[in-house]
Amino acid sequence: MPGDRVAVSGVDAWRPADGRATIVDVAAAAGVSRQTVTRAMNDMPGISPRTKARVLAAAQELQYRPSRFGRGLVKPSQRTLGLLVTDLTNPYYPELASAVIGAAAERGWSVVLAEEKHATDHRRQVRELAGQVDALVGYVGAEHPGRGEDTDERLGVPLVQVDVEPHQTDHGGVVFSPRLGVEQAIEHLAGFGVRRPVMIDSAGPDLPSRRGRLFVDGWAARGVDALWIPAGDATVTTGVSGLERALGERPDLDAVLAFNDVMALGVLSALRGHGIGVPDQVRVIGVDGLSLGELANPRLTTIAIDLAVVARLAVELAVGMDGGTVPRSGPGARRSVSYQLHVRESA
Amino acid sequence: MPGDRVAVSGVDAWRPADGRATIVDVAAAAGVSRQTVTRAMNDMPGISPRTKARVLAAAQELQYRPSRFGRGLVKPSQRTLGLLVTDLTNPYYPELASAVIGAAAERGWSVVLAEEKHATDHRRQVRELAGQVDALVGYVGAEHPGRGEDTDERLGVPLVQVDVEPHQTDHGGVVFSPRLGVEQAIEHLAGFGVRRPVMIDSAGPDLPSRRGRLFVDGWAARGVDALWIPAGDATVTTGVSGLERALGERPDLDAVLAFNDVMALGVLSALRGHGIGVPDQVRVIGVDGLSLGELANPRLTTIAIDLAVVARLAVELAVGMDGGTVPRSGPGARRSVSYQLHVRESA
DNA sequence: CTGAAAGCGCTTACAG
DNA sequence: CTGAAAGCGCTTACAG
Repeated sequence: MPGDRVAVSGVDAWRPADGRATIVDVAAAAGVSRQTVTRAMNDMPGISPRTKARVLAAAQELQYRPSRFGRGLVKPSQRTLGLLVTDLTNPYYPELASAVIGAAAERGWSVVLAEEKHATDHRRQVRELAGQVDALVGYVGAEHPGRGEDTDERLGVPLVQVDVEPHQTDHGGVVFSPRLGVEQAIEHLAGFGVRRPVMIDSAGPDLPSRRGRLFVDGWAARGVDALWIPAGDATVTTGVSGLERALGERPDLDAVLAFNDVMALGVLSALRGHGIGVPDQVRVIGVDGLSLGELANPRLTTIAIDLAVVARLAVELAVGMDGGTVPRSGPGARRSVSYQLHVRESA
Repeated sequence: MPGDRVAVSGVDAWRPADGRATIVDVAAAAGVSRQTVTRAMNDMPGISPRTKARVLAAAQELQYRPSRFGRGLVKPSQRTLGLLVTDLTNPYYPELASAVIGAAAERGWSVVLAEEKHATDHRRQVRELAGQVDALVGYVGAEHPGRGEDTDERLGVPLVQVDVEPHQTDHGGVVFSPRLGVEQAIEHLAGFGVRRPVMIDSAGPDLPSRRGRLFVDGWAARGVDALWIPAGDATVTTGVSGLERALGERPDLDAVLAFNDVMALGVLSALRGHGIGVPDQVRVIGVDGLSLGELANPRLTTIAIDLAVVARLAVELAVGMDGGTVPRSGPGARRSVSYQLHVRESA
């Protein structure tokens, strides 16, 4: 009986020298046809227990694993989303990733996560990822001058950019709208009588961020001159150095808006180093609404964006584009989410 | 000319009513054979510019995307790793995930990331993930009594458990060895004259963790009675409540080992609330070595495990099992990594 | 430069 | 209960 031959002659006689065992190898080893192997492997009816056991034994002996490509070709396949983030070490991205994975799971999609920092060639990374998934979501080309070059059409899959520039309509995206949140923050600070506010921005010397410009302009509209400090990339370290510079230029500052929560943590730490009380002497606000801010002392007040909403919209767009119910570019391919002030302790 | 027909009659005439356009649809639309479409899509030589342009136009018109299954069946395919984590909101997991994604990228593997918290049925989630990838790494069944039920054989793909119990040899895994690190921590604390140490453990009332037992036993060997507090799941909140309980039972405590860094942050915060100085009055140590601890004030001393090493070993095992060069169970399928004390400021 | 043929590994009807 | 046939969407030789 063929089943016995397997046990006696062992694995190597059956496994092809190169590559894995296929359904045909298992069928041969068990002395049955291919579809009998399918029945055994997939717990389908119409197979005798004896045969099933024999097939399963042969499969195990050969370390047989059905090819997901062969199967995918013929069965309605699991869809998968590619999520591209810059750096999981920045706490913003895990929160986004968790939200996206959750939103995708709700629709039965799984998520391939790629980190830009691990790629030597970002553009190639994006193309490779695109080849493995049904739609792409995240920060695609975010750090690059050519952002926008990787269009949907070039990639071959729908592309949903997170935090996309409002004017970019050549692919899908979720637009982040800071206007409301920044206005709320100014209002909040003004209510405390703040007159010497500072923006510690993540930017080069001549390029304020959108939120930075809104903050400065908002104060100007109230007749208050806000100091704008470009501090470089948004890390705890630049938060510290930014605050030092701010203190140098405006020793009597009474409020700080940091570009994001991570930078705000640096600001908090630097203020503590100077023995300056928060929020009594200086009020500090971050941006993003990360759960990290809850751990700070004092707990960080922040202009928050709801990443669960962002994720839901992004996944919804991607799934819709994949299904053809959402256009893959133009205004119809965009959604907008507003920031909102979350008052905690630091302001 | 067929190319014109596409432009004139538009998309819908060509796209099959159900499902996406295939290579055959594009070939028909462009009036060429299938392999000419392949040549155009993949930038292969042996095609005239005119033809290529015509094919590309048709492909775009039909929103044609090559099926990754069809392609995967016939080309040496991109391998992918499934990484299963419990909850990305716990900062331990993003650090692990980032390391695993990096290690996988070095070998040309991509990573599907699944979060256990999003699954209604964990076992099913694991099976589905297994069907999409070439190997599985991470916390598989970690939170479940039946941990170990999901074997390599049942799943059909190699399984590498991270932080596997040392006695589990029925599948691959990376073993975490706390002995050295805990011993170093005790030595370090003893050097400061600590005599009233406390372990705030993540555990039920009768089940100390391995590190918890090592800590208590290590002190006992020095004739010092360490207080053991079971505080429940390891969060900032339980860190706080655990410290409160410890203070109740031993008001003069002079050192705390928390189950992990996240809990230690809670301990730090609670001590600050009581106006107790760290490290002057009480020395605090966490476990894991997360970068988060650098942000704490004072910076957190911690018994660290090198997640880059863990990730490299886990991926190495998974890749080796996939390639057949590493056994899929038994002692040969395991690697061990030791914790080591990282002295920062809190102790 | 272009196309007819074969085959990748699997599953789904359809016969027996 | 079991197997012979057809086909999923693609690419790789091989002819012309």
